[in-house]
Amino acid sequence: MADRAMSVEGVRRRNLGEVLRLVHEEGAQSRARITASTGLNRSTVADLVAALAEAGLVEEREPDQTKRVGRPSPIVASSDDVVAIAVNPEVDALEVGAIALSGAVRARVREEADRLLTPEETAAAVARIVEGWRGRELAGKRIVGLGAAVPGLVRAADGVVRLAPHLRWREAAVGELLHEATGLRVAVGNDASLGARAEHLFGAAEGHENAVYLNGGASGIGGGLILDGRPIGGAGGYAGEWGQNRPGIPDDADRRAPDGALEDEVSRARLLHALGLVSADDPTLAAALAASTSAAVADEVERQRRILATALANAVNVLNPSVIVLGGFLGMLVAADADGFDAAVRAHALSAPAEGLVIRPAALAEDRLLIGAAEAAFAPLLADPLADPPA
Amino acid sequence: MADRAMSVEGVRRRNLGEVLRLVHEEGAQSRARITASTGLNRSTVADLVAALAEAGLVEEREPDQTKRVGRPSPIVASSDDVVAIAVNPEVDALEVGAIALSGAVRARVREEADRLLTPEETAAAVARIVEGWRGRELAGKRIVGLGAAVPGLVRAADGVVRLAPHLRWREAAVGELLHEATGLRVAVGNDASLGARAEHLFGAAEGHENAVYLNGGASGIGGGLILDGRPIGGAGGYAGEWGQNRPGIPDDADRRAPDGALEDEVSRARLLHALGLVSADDPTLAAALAASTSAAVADEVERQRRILATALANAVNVLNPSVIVLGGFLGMLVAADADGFDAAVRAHALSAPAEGLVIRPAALAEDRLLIGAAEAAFAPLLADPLADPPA
DNA sequence: ACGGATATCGTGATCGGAACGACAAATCCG
DNA sequence: CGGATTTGTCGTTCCGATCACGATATCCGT
Repeated sequence: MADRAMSVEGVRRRNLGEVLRLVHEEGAQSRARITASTGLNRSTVADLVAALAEAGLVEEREPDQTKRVGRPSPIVASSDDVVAIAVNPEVDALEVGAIALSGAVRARVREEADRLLTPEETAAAVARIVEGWRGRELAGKRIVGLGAAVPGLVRAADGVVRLAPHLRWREAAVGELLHEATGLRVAVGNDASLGARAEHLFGAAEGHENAVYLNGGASGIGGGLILDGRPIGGAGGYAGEWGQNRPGIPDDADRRAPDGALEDEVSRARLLHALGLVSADDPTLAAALAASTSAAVADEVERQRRILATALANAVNVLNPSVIVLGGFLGMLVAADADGFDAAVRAHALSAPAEGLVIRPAALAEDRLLIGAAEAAFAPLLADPLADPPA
Repeated sequence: MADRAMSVEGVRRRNLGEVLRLVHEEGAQSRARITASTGLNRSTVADLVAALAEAGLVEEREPDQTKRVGRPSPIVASSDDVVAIAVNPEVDALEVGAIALSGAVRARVREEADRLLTPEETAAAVARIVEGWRGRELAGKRIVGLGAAVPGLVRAADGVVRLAPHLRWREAAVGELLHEATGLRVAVGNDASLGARAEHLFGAAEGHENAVYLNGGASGIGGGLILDGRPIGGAGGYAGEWGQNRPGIPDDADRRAPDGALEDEVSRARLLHALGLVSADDPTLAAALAASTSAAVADEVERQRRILATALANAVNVLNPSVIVLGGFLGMLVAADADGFDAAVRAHALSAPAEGLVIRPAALAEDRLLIGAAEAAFAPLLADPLADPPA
C-alpha cells in the first residue's frame, strides 16, 4: 500500500541513488557541486561518495585545474566499468550495445537479418553476443542489467510484449526469455517511451520536467511522455500510443483514410509516395524532401503538417508540456518551416499552456534507443546503488 | 535542483505526513492498521500518532468492539477541529465552505449574485463570510488554509487566474487577493483539476493511480489528470483543457461547427436546444433526457456520444488510465447506454491500454469542487504536518 | 616571496529518529 | 480461570546526518 513511508536506512539508499544519478546524468563533477545540488552536508556527501567508490560505481579523480580560489574539490565520475546491455530488435536487424554508466558506448553490434526473428531467437542471439563480449570488450566490467526497446505494446511490469505487429510478436514473455538467456536483470519497454527517456536525460528535452516526445518511423508514430520529471507509463505501461489516435482534421479535404488514425494520415509512406520513392533511410528521405520542388510534394508536406499541428495542439491543451520533441520523419516535416509549424500549433492551442513551449527535433541520433534502453536497465541501480553487490 | 535528497528530519516529516494522509484519506482506523499500511514499527507509529495528536491534528478514540482476539488497537481519527476554507466562484453565485480534515463540512454558504463579481469583490466577500464564521461555526477551530476552485486557466504556482472567460477575469492575482483579505495560506486551482483530485481521493476514481476526469458544464468541458497517483498540472499548471481540443470526427456529417473544438460539438447547450429547453439545472436536464422520446434528441445524444467516445479513446491510447470519470452532462450522455459507450471507446482505442479500463459517472455531487479545493488547501499540511504550529 | 583571505576537506562528537526486544495489558476462547 | 493472541509502552540500540573544529590548498595583494 504505502511504500511512501521511509526508514532511516531508506534515507541512505535514496541519497546514494541521488548522488549516483547526479554524476550519471549530469556528468563528472566536483564533490562541492554535488553538495550544492543535493543540499546535503559536505561530510555526508564525502561519505556517500566513498561508499559508491567502494562499490566501484564511481571513481574519484584529482581535481581539475581551476582558476578559482580555495582548495580544489575532487572530481567524481561515474564508472566506465559498470555497464548495461541495451537491446533493440528491429524488423531487419538486431541491435545490441553495451553502455557504461558514464555514458560511453563500450561495444555495439548490429546484426542484419533477412527474416524476422522470434523472441526466442532474439534472446539466444543477445546471449551469444553478450557472451562474446564478456571475454573481450567487457572483460572485467560489471554488467548490471539489460534493457530492451521493443517497437510495440509492452507491459512494463513484467516485460511481456503484448503486440509488436512489425516483429510479428504477440504475448511474448520477452523479459523472461532475455533473463533466462543472459542471467541479467531485464527491463523491457516500448521503443518510443525509452526514446523519450533518452531525449529527456541527454537530448532535446534535457532540463524539461514536462515533455512530449513523438517519433515517426516506417512503422508508424509512437510516443513517450515525461510529466513532472518522471516517465509516464499509465496503468499498464502502454501510454504514449499517439499513432492510433483519431486526429482532428478541421478540413475534411485533408483526410486520406476514412476513419483513419494519425499514422494513416501523417505517414512516412505517403511522403515517400509523393516523392516517387519506394524506400529510403532517414537521411535520404530528408535530402529528397529538401531537394524537391514538386508542388504535389509540398502539398503533401503541408497537409501532414496541418494534421500533426492539430494533434500536437491537443496534447498541449491537455498536458501543458514545456517542450515537444519530434523524431524521425516528424522532425523533417517541421524542419522545412519551424516557425510556421510553431505558429500552427499555437493557433489551435490555448495561449496559456502554449506559453514557453518549444518544439524541436530530436537531438540524439541512432544511439537514442540504446541509451533509453540502458537507462531502463540502470534504473534499479540508481534507485538502490548498493542493493546488489559486485557479484 | 534536487529536492530529492533527504535528511533524517525529512524522514520524520514524511512519515508524519504519511500517517496523517492515511487517516485523512482512508478515514479513522486503528493504529495496528496504520502500522500494517506504512510498514513502520509499532512504536514508531505510536510516536508519530502521539506527535500528531499533540499538534491537534488527530484524535485517539477508544477501540471499537471487535470480535478478534488480542488487545484492541486505539482508533486514530483526523481532527474535526482543523478546517480548510473552500471557495468556488461561479457565474451566478459564490460558494464558500469550511471542510474539516475529517471530511465533515462544517459550514457552507452559497451567495447568489445578480452580476459577475470582480476578483476583488470575491476576495472581500470570502473574507466577510470567513470572519462571520470565526466567532460561531468555526469558534475554536484551526483554519489551516484556503483553496479556490476557479473555472478558468490558473497558474497553480502563484494563484494567478490567467483567463476565466465566464467570470470575465483576466490576469487576476486571485491567490494574492484572497491571502491579503483573509491572512490564510491560499491555493488556487482550475475547477476541473480540483474536481479530479476530489474524485480520485473520495469518489469514482478512488484507488486508481491513473485517472482521467472530464466534466461537462454549461461553460464547456474541463478536465483533470491523475497519473502515477499524482495530480498532473504540466509545466504551468494548465493541463487538462480537453474542451478546446480539436476532436477526431470520423464522419464529417457529425460535424456541427467548422473547425470546432470538442466543447462546440459535445455541448450542454446543443442538448438543451434539441430538447427545446432554454435552460435547466443538471437534474432537470437528466430527467428531460431520460423522458424524451424524440428521435431528434436521440440523434443528437448519439452524435455527441460518438464524438466523445473518440476523444476518450485518444486519451486511452496516450495515457492508459485505469478509470475515466465523467461529470456533469457527460455523465448523462453515457448513462443512457453505458455498455454501448464503453464498447464505442474500446472500438477506437488499442486493446491493450483499454484493458481493465472502467468508464463511470462522477460519484461526488455538489460537494466535489469544495472538497477538491479543500484538499488543495490541506496539501501543505499533509506534506509537513508540524511545520506551522497551532498559532 | 610571503602572509592573509577564501574555500574546501577530514574527523570526531553529537543529535535525532526508527527499529528492536522485553514486558505489560487487553481481549477471546476453551 | 489460564493459555493464546495481539497490541501498547518503555528502554536500548543502531545508524546516518549534522555540527564544529582544525587542516590543507589555492588565490591575491603587497
